[in-house]
Amino acid sequence: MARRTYHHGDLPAALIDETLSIVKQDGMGAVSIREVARRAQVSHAAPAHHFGSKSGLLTACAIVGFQKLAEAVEAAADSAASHRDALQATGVAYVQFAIDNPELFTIMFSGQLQTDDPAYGEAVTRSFRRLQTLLGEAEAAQELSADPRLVSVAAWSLVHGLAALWLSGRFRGKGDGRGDRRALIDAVTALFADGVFRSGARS
Amino acid sequence: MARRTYHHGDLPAALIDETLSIVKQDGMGAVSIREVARRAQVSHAAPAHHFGSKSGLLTACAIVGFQKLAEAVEAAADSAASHRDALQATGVAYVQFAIDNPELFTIMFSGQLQTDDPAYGEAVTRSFRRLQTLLGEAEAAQELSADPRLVSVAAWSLVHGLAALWLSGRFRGKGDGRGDRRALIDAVTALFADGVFRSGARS
DNA sequence: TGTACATCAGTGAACGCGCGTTCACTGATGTAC
DNA sequence: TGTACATCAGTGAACGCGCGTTCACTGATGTAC
Repeated sequence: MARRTYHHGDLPAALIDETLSIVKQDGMGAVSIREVARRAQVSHAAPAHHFGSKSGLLTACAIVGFQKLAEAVEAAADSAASHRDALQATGVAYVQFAIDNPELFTIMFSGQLQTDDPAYGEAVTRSFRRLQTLLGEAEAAQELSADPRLVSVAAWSLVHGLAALWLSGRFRGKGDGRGDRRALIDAVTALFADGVFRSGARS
Repeated sequence: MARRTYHHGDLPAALIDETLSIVKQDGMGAVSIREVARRAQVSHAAPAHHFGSKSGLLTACAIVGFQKLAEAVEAAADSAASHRDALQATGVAYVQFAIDNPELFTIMFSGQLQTDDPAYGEAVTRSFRRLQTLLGEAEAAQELSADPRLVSVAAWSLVHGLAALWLSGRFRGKGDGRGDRRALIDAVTALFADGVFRSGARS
């Protein structure tokens, strides 16, 4: 179906959506400004008009991704009853976000972005602010067994690695069903949270 | 300097080397069969002759990488005095390998490989075998606080995430000097190892 | 020691392709008067 | 209510480029006799 009107309505958003669907279908390598334009039924000069360049388009996608990630992490932390539970919940939210939005996650860490874009930096920072404040509070309450900055690096590494390895298919067979997968994520994050909080239950 | 002889000597190895140097300099996106051939001073049909295709060439690089990784991990485990120390040492070796060989690490997890290549599968499997046997032994000795398969997933995730985030530059400023960097890697892996071994010293 | 021949390594030309970016342009919209 | 005009959205043609793969080929090597 062809477009009816000359003006699209919200072409930038549509171009981002098409980019995501290309990545989802065929991976980052399949993304080209021309293919994005083709799918949005628009001339291939239109994306350049809005985003300046291919990396500008990808950066816009990444910003959307980090904003969604930040929202997910914040919501998870908000609904937790303790610092320990909040740590685990943010970790689960991170991994779940990656699995639910593999195309966003892939772009966000693709290394093809304009990292000097202020909006990008802001979105990235926001994504990790909650973890840091949370661990700062836990430290103040003397609940942590290690320096909060160290814990934040380790926590982020753990969930990032789990997400990346999962998406690359390395854990095929370790938890294929939906329930199994969630159980694995819960178990890994619990193992870490318990190891890092003084009062953590050890089995 | 031009090549003197018609036969190269060991062109496959030279092509792999050139591929790695391209990735190191300009990233995966800069790799093309023609550029590799250009650097090796060889016709651009030569790489195809040896590796069949671009992904064949990249897969050959990845196999070299996993073999080097396996050697590093095995050496680290061999020189450890306890299961706990072996777990930490393999983790440190993994991250150190990634930092020392970013081009290999990038290719190994690039998602552009012929994963059905038997030699590839073998090299991957070998890279993680030591961690699994090590944790199996620790479990048999009742040293672990959790299922060894769970611990292996978590351990691998932790070091993979730390390596990936480090390479993407996310920890700029958290340990810039060489010593600081090594201290961070030691601290993160120690935190995990201590949390997972029953007898681990907790601070 | 010499020769024929099979084998493998590397060539070079050709194929068809899609790409990113630029630029002068036209179409549509909305606002000021 | 109507008109002029500025602004922004999107066009389409052209630029020059490098890419992966294929294929019939030639150059070099080594082995069998």
